Parts: sequence; C-alpha cells; structure tokens
Amino acid sequence: MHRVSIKDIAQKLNINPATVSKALRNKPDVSATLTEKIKLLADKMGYKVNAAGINLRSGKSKTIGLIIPEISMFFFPSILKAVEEIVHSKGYNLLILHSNDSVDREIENSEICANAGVEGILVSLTKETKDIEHFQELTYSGVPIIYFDKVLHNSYGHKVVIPGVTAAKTATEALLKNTTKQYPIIYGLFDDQRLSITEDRATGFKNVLDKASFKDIEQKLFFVSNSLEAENTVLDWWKKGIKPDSLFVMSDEILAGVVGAIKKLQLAIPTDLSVVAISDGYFSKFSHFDIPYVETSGYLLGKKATDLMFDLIKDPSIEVEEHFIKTAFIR
Amino acid sequence: MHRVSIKDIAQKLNINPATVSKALRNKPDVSATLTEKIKLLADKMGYKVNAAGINLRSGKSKTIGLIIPEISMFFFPSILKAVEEIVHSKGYNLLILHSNDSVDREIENSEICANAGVEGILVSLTKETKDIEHFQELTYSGVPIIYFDKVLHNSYGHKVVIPGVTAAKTATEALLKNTTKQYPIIYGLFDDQRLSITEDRATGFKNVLDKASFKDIEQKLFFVSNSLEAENTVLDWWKKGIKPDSLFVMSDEILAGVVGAIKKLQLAIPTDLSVVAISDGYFSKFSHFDIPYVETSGYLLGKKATDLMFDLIKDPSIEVEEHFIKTAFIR
DNA sequence: TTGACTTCCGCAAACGTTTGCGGAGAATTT
DNA sequence: AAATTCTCCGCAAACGTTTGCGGAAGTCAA
Repeated sequence: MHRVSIKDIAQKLNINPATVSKALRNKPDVSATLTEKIKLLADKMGYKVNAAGINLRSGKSKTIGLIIPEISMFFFPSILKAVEEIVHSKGYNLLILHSNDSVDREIENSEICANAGVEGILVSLTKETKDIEHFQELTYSGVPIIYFDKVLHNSYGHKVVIPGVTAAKTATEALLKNTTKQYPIIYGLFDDQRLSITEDRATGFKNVLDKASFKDIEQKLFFVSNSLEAENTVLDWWKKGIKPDSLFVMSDEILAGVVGAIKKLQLAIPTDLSVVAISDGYFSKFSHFDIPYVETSGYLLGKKATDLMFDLIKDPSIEVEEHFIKTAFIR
Repeated sequence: MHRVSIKDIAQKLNINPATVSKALRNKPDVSATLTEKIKLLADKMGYKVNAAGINLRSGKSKTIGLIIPEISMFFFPSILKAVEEIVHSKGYNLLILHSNDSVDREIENSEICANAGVEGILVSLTKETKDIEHFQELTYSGVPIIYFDKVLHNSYGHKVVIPGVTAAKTATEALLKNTTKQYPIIYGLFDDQRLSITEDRATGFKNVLDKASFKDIEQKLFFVSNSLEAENTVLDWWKKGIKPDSLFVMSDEILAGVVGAIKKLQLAIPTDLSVVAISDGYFSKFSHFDIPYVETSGYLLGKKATDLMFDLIKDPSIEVEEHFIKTAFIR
C-alpha cells in the first residue's frame, strides 16, 4: 500500500539513496553490477519515480499549461491533438484549463498555472479579455507565454494566429466574383465583436467590399455570440423578407448556425444564397451543398504554437513576433 | 526572478516559516494581526504556493488523469467539457493523455499517471486493448480507476457506459417500423469490431432483426475503422449495384462518412435509403435530411464518470458496478 | 496569590529526489 | 616500490511545505 521510494530500495540493499538514484538514471559513477542489482530490485518492488519529489528538487514541473476560452467541437480538438502530441513527445505533461469565456476564470486559470509551476503557457483569450496583466506577471517571472488564435493585437507577446485579414479578403473576393447582380446585397456574419479574430476578418471583409466601387453593394455586418444566434439571425432576415445574395461566414462555429438556417429555410445554395466561409472544411463534407471556403487548420495552429513554445523554453530570448498559419482557398 | 517562498516571507518578518504557512491558510493559532501582516507581505512579494512542495509533503497530487484513445471532434469535446468543469470545481487538475489507439501508448500513459501520482484515472480504452493489467497495478496501489465509454466488459472495474444494446435495439426497431418492403435489405455499419461499444450495438442490432421473423430480412453487418472507410463502404455498395433499403449507423464518427457518401451519391433520404443512427445529434442539425437517432450525451457520460470518480476518492469502498447513461429516441 | 486555561509562536522533522564533494581502495603508471 | 590516476560509493544539504508538540506570556477564576 505504501508507495515505494528510493529510500526503501536503498535500505533493503544497505546502500545510500543517492547511489540508487544515480543507478536508476544510469550515471557512470555506479558500477554496472550494482546498477543492475538496483534496477532489478526497483522493478521487483514496483518502484515509480515520484514526480513531486523531482519537481521540488529540480524546481521544474515538466508541465505546459493550455488555457482555452471554450471547448468547441470544431477548431479545438485538432488544436489539442497537435499540442498533446508534441508536449508528450518532449516528456512534458499538459494541464488543460477552460475559461468558459469568462475573464475571471481566465485569471483563476493563470493562477493555477502559476501555482502548478508550469514551464510555459499556451493561451487563447476569452471574448471578455481586454488586457493581459494577469499573464504579464507570469512573463516577468520567466514563464514563456504564447498567445494563439484569439489574441490581443495591441499587446506585447509571442503570437500564433490565422491571417484573418487576408483570409477574409480572399473569401470576400470569391464572393464578389460569383455575384452577377448589379446591386448585390452582401452580408457578413461574424462572431463576437470583441474577438481579435472577428476584428481581423471583419476588416478584410469590409476592405474588399469598400474597394469594389464598380458595383453598388449593400453591405452589412452582423455579430452574434454563438451558433444558435447565427441561425436565428439568418432566419430573421428571411422572416423580414430580407434576402441577401451573398453571405460571408467567419468560422465553423457560425457556419453551423447558418447551415441550420439554410436547412430550415430550404434554400438552394448557391442559387438562393451564395455562401463563402472561413472554415476547417467540416461542412463541405457534412452538408449537401458545397460552400467554398478559406481553409484554416487547427492542427497546424496548435503545432506551430507548441513548437514555438519549446523553442522558447530552450532559448527565451527569441524575438517576439506574430506568426501566421498558412491558409488555402478551397472551392 | 527567484520564486518567492514561505521561507522568504518568514525571513523578512523574522518569524518562523511554519507560522507563515499557518497564517496563509487561516489557522486559528496565528493572531489576527500577524495573519494580516503576513498576507499583506505575501501579496506584495508576489508569493505563489509551490504545488510541488505541497504534493511532496501531502503525498497527494490533486490531479486526475484522463486517458482517451482518440481526440475526435464528436463525442470527445463534450466529455472533456464535463470532466474539466467538475475536476476544477473540486480544486483538482486534469492531466490529459492521448493513446492514439495504441496499446503501447496506453501503457505509457498509465505509467505517466502512476509517476505523476494522480489520485484517480478516467480511461477509455483503445481498440487494441485486450486486457487491463497495466491498470490493475494502479488499482492495487489504491488509485481509483473508472472505465468509461470504451471498456472491457469481461473485466472487473467501475464502468460508465452508454447502454449500447438497448440503444441499438431502439434504433433498429425504428428502422424496422419504417420498412414497408416485404424483403428488405437492412445493413448495419459499425466501428472496429474489437470495441466494446461495437459489440454492444451489433448485438442489439442483430437481436432485433433476428426476432423479426415476420419479415424476410437480408441483414448484414459491416465493420470499418474510421469515417473515411465508412464513406467508401457505402460508395462501394452503390458501385456494385447493391442498394440496401435501411441502414443502421452506430455512431457519429461513422455517420460522418455515411453522410459524405449520401452527398456524393445524391441519395434522397429516406426515400432511397432509410437511416437510423446512434448519435449526439450533430448531423440532424448539419445535414439537410433528417435522420432519426438514439441520442447519447458525451456531457452526461463525462459528468457521471467524473462524479463517480470523486465519490470513489471520498469512499473507495463503493461497490463496483456498470453504470448506464440515459438515452432518448429522437425523430 | 495561586492555579488552571488560553493564546500565540517557534522548533524540528518529514515527504522523495538529486548534487557536488570527499575519500577509500583498486588499478595503473613511473 | 612509490606515485599517480580511476572507480565507486557515502555523506550532507537542499528544494517548499505542513504537522504536532512544547513552551512563554497573558487571562481568568477562586
């Protein structure tokens, strides 16, 4: 019942715990014969290293913290897959904290990370987050922090993000190309306005339409806070007799609602409504109509962020900059 | 740069570390005035408790391990959400380990849990897992283990699962009711045959069809290992001119492939093919046709498993049994 | 005034691990 | 044979925290 420690092994062999410790880690200053004897007994006694002891002694935790605003079925699983893979391949553990889109919980989570002594933090911010003081404290104490996906643009720190402006531009340009009408109604459906990714994508969207002076476009931007609201927003348009010709959708989360609305309204795509999205590509597989989209990859995002994390652990002096993930237009 | 410890605070106030420790935890044997002074200074110095120290001293880790075979976009996120919520509400941390459907990695993961000194493990097994010796060792050492979703039926242990047999029965019965043909072709599409959930659902499926002697049914079971294979299997049927009337689909993972095939074949549902599934309900929202399904909830599964985990931590003598999650038929 | 209680803080030890140093003895070189 | 190097193991201390005990000073009642 009692957990076997190095001391127990040492006592049984009438030797010093330090020797056992060295032997188990194949240090050259223990003879081969003794090393083998120690390992054999350790195995027989069911010895497991005690992480707490190591952490205390070394002052390190071999743990990376991952703080996310929301656990969604879209982006998040692929991110996590990449992060988990890399983190464990490096012999580190992963501590997952979920902020539920609340700054207070985000602050709590940063404190949990601090207490746990994580050696690095990957964080995607909540919609509510207006400043990152609660992380700055950790930065000062030397813990590398990487902000990914949902970040604060006007803040200092390592960032890994989707190139939202250009992605939105590409998508909107595709939307324009498909529009044959002279006075098209083009709507953009976005997530919460406070999000950096919303800001980027809205900028790209407006940018393209504003420059498309050759057409008389009625453009409008709508901001919703979740899938359900997105669905209701689209339903509402049709209920009011407003029928946009084209729709830009900024993410899978929002697209899920749009697809739901399209289903209920029994719209033909792209005849009744032309849709372009920024997406991981799920809906091109699952829905019966084809939606052209700018493809983003959660996996690549997670991979780049985590790789950068370990680079930073090796060499904390790496230049602070904003990294972008490659995207591609899929039709 | 140096991390502030209790000792540092004690030194600064010329008092004993033990007193500081007590004060910070509001022990009654430190005067109110001194307690306040200590807390103030601790705050000012930026003191953070050192988890490693506490863990070592207490012999506990305040950590729960979650071992999963695969990070999927379907079931998994809702499970994780429930687990994360409860675990952190209890002041515990969550260690996520991903086996990638490999027994070897599952064994590694169990060892990581052992080394980390987790106080409990939630595990869903890989397809390859044939025995659970690697977990038994942990059980002996007093770590509660809960097997959820993908389990080994013929093994001893606390389990939380979907009632697969009855769920499949309900779904298959619905399939039968919709069938008007005299000689219907009814196919079942399943995940890897080694999985307990496959076994359960296949049993329920066969059970109902075998008893439906009033009709002359051509029934067949197909086993695939992922979404893509599911899609190819369905495509293959049509390529060969085989057109089942009804299709039972055992999970969202498989349903994703089926939906893809239906899209490519441009089948009308349920006219060309009648489909019933066991699902969390995603596709009823995302696909243009309606698929009746037996609803399962990853959230409820995660919640029940985690609740049981903490019950077990409180009282390890709780009777070992198999718990079932409620399901409902949605049309 | 004495005795019995409280209040409040210090002390020492322990959790498991690792590190650098020191030294006894063996092996090697001169 | 003496001097040098090597091999191998023990020793003590340290990481940060908490616990029970002991005791000094103060409070209260008889």
